[in-house]
Amino acid sequence: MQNQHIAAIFNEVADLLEIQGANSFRVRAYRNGARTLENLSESVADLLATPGRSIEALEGIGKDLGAKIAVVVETGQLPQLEELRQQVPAGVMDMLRIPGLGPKKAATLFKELGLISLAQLKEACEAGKVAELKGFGKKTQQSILEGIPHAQEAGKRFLISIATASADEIVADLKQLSSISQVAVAGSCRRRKETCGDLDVLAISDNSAEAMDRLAAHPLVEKVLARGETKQRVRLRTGIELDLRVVPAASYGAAMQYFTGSKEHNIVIRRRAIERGLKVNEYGVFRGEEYVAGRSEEEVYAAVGLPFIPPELRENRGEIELAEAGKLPKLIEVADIQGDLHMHTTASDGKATIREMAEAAKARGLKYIAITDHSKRVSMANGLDATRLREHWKAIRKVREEVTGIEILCGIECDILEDATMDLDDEVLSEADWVIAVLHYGLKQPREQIMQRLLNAIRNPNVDAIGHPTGRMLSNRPPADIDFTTFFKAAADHGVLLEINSSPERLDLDDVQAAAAKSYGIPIIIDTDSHNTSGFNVLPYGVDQARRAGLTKNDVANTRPFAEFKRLLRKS
DNA sequence: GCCGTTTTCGGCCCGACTGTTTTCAGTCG
Repeated sequence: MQNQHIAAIFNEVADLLEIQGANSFRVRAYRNGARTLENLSESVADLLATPGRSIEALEGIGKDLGAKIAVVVETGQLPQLEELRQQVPAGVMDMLRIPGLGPKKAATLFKELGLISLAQLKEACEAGKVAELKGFGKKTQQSILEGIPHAQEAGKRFLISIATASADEIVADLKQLSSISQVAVAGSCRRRKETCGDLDVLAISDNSAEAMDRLAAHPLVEKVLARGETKQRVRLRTGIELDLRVVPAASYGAAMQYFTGSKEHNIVIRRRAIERGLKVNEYGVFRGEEYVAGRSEEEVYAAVGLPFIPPELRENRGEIELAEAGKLPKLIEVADIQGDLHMHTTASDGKATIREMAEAAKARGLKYIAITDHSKRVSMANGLDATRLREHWKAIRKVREEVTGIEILCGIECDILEDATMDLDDEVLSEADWVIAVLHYGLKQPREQIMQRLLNAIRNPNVDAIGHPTGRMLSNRPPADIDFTTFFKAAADHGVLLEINSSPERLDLDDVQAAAAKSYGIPIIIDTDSHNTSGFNVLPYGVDQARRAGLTKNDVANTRPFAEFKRLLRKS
């Protein structure tokens, strides 16, 4: 995607400038510009090409960055970046991933010792050369040495499902201490980001040492990295790092607000505080020396003239303006979901039968489901051809008669093949109650081919929805190259629903894309893509992603009662 | 490098922790 490409260039320029010791606000300006582009739903190239519209109207984009964007759109690269790369070797950038080693120290290592790779850095440490540098010492040298292997792993983010599991377990353990009156996770995990770099846990306690001892002794904890009066940092065995901060009750809300972030959101909150003659920090809201608020987040927001803002929205992507205008959306909740339109059974690669899936869904309070096994192209998953599919539907109809209290749709997850045709003929697709079309193969095709496939599927009157639209897998597979403007327009025109797939590996559409889809008036469906009866457990991750997109109950089709949902189907 | 009902200069969020120093710089969140 063009926008992401330019954003990546700006971020790299920021990193390089930082190592060169450039003005930190200049560095931040590049990062802000990158963020604006990342969050932009339309193509910046389109914006540039539209007469009467100025790119400098975008937040954080001025004359200079605007001109640079234009250069990248036109030529695909930025000369400034090429120059900077000449000046700072890639290996020096790698050093930034060593914990405790930032741009200043990396620059010193490069300039004083001429080190340009992690391997050379390791040798220099082992030879004791690093400890002799001014500002360095034996301890720093040792911590760098220990951090080098970690640097290959670092920068790696953890799936929200992994992060949540660790955080929940540790929070539950700390709760057992009677000296802790309140403890909860903050940070990106609380904002429900799809991945977390680390974990932040806050506790109210009058005995911080006891809390820290308890954490240090937890079986999930591998190593204590740092420990002070109020803060302890540990590394868990999964590799994720966790900060425990112990705060007094009067500061709990302020600390929760502060450490939940995002950084960008908090900068705006702080600015608002200054405008009101206040100061906000993690201890509270202050007027001069006087404590004004801080026991709860509600108090903190009220002090800067805002209502409580749900953590999922705190990204400075417009939520503060909405809050100010009293227009914050009432975000969708897990309990709003009434149907699940994407799941598998033993007919393809699922582990449970139709009946088991139906019973499990019913037990969770779902009112309707669609059984959507794979089509034949996915041979690895035992995908169905027309004959087997018709047999399968027969079996589904039988279960439909036997299991009451839940509607069961005869569906199919049909592959959109590399040549842009559907994996099953229209004849059989037209017999389905529900068709969810997906890309599984050929995700690396050029944009034109990807778009041809998606558009053909959308124009096929038998297709009700597009599932996991980009095909990305968070840990290892990049998304297909989609022109979202064209994609959303077509889906809106043809009444095709778009999925947020709740699988923590997918979470596809993502938050920004789902918010854009909403702006086109496209109903979203949130599905689990369950492959067994416990697969329904992932639903909250999909709902979280929808919340981050600012979606309400009304924006999500499968919150509706079955009769109403059915009217959205193209064959209805 | 951006931004502006103090508008073209002078700000730009704020504090804990560590290691190196002996009053502070760098890093991190």
